Amino acid sequence: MMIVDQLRERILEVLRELDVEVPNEGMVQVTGARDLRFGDFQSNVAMVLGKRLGRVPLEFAGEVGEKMGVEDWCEVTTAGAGFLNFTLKPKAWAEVARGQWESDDLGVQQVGSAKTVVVDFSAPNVAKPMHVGHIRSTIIGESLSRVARKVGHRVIKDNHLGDWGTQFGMVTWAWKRGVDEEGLEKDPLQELLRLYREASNASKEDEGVKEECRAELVKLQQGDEENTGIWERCVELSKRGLERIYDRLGVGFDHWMGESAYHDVLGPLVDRLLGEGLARESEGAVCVFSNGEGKPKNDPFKINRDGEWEDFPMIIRKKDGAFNYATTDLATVEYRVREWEADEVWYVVDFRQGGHFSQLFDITERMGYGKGRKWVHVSFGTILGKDGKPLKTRAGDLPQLEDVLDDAVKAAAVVVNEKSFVEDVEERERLAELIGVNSVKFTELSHHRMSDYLFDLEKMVSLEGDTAPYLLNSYVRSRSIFRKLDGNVDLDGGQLELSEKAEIHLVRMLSGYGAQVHQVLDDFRPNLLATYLLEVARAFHSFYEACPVLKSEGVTRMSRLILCDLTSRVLKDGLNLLSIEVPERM
RNA sequence: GCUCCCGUAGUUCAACGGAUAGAACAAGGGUUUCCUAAACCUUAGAUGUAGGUUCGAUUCCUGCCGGGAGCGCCA
Repeated sequence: MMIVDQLRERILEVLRELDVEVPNEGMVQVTGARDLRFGDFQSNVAMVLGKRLGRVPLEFAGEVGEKMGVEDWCEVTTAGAGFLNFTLKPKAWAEVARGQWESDDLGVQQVGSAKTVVVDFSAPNVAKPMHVGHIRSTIIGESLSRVARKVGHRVIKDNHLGDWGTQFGMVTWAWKRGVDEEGLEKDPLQELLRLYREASNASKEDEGVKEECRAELVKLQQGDEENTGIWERCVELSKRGLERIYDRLGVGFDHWMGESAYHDVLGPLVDRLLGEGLARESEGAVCVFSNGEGKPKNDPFKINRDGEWEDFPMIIRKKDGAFNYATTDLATVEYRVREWEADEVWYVVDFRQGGHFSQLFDITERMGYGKGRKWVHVSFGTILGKDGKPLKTRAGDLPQLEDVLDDAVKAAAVVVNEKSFVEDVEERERLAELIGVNSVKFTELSHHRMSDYLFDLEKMVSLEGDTAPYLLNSYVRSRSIFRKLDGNVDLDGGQLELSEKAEIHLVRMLSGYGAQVHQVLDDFRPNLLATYLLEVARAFHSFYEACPVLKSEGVTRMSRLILCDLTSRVLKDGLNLLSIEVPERM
């Protein structure tokens, strides 16, 4: 049992012994101390019960503390407004460290009830190369998937490619007016992007072109042979380009169920919704309207315009007969429930689509798929340009993801050449690639997903401060010790004794690993894990400076070796959950 | 106009309702006969505003100010 649980159980026992009635056991908390000056753990028990009992919290805390009976392993004190503080003795910390070190899971417990979770992320548009903005969904989604899997969920990673939407009408339109076959061979993604831009620009200037593009899409969706042929080539070429970037990023999917995968079921789905009265025709389109329940303010199908609440339906078939994003999303809902038996679906998608998802989830409920299931829009903020303004997602002129990665790798190579211990040229190149790519990923993961962050390449690849290289370096340091030993060490059955402050602080940090991993899923926040790992790395670096390992002797040496081993395992495991790979040397 | 998100050191970011609000970068001062100095130690510096709930508010609620986003056939 974890220390916090032990302490909490004991406190509840003491309260029973004191005949204190606790209305809700959830009120009584034991947590890691916010401020380490006061101890290792803290409880709010006296403060939440103080008023109810008519007692001075600080005094009551003292009374509970005296009855704890944990003196042999833990010092109990009171302070402040009535905090009950616990400071573990070094011996107890040694036990904690040993327990974690001997466990296979490093203290990460499995969830009580495993769920089938579909994670819908990345989802780039085919026929357009990924730009820097795609890093958010892709990396957050990959990381959340890994964490969920780690704690025991059955995770299905699905790349819901945008391969059936309006942009295909545009690419097809431009393709027919002159595709550059040579360019297509040389760099397919760039040629497709050129075509898209051509159509995009033309339709901005000419409403007629816009109509023609729409018509091309309708033809494709109705099975036109020529358009289908063009489409197939586009998808094929694009997928190849995407695979390459995903490999580089260390991202993978179980399925690539793009929009087109659902195209046969869209018609019947809309007909069924019409038949069931969930949808109806309006202005030539088929729409789902509000069901009239709830206040208009909270109704995703109502919108206020000049003081009047008007209908704001979800369009599931356009007046030209084509289907859209909403239709395919509804189809995926059915598919994921029926074929995959999903308990939860997490959509890792830009916050601007919040309105779309509140409508989607509402219809999901009305279709009867809501019960016992959880649908989550894991939204995230905008990446800003250096001018502080949002990068536009459809502008076409933002940095492409691949270029950003290349730049990051170049910057990393400079530092590698300057500082690395690695002699071999090829290994240096691999190292620069690893550091460069991981720096970009870590920048993403260390930010709160909802906050907009500034896209600053220099800073992203800067190799100082709260960065990936800092973390990687602490891992490498911990491993270098074992290389020095050259296998001449047997840690099994080794004694573990702690005396130095830095040792205890490191153990305290490491012991929080399991809780941190779980906390990521409370609100879908990989940045909590990223921040935690930085703290572990900091604690390790301090320990490393303050406590010689190889030069110490006996139990001390053994203990420190075990701490190095445990640290490297936690760092490697935690970084892996962030989809960050570690080098052995750097 | 309505709805949603965000306002924290000079800057970039943290903080399950807890104590004296943490880091990093930039700035100042130190540390290398010693396991990777890509490191460590150290000094300064911040919760937009007015209320409310609470034993306790950066966190929850309301108003205001500032920034961003969305608002019928794009995704």
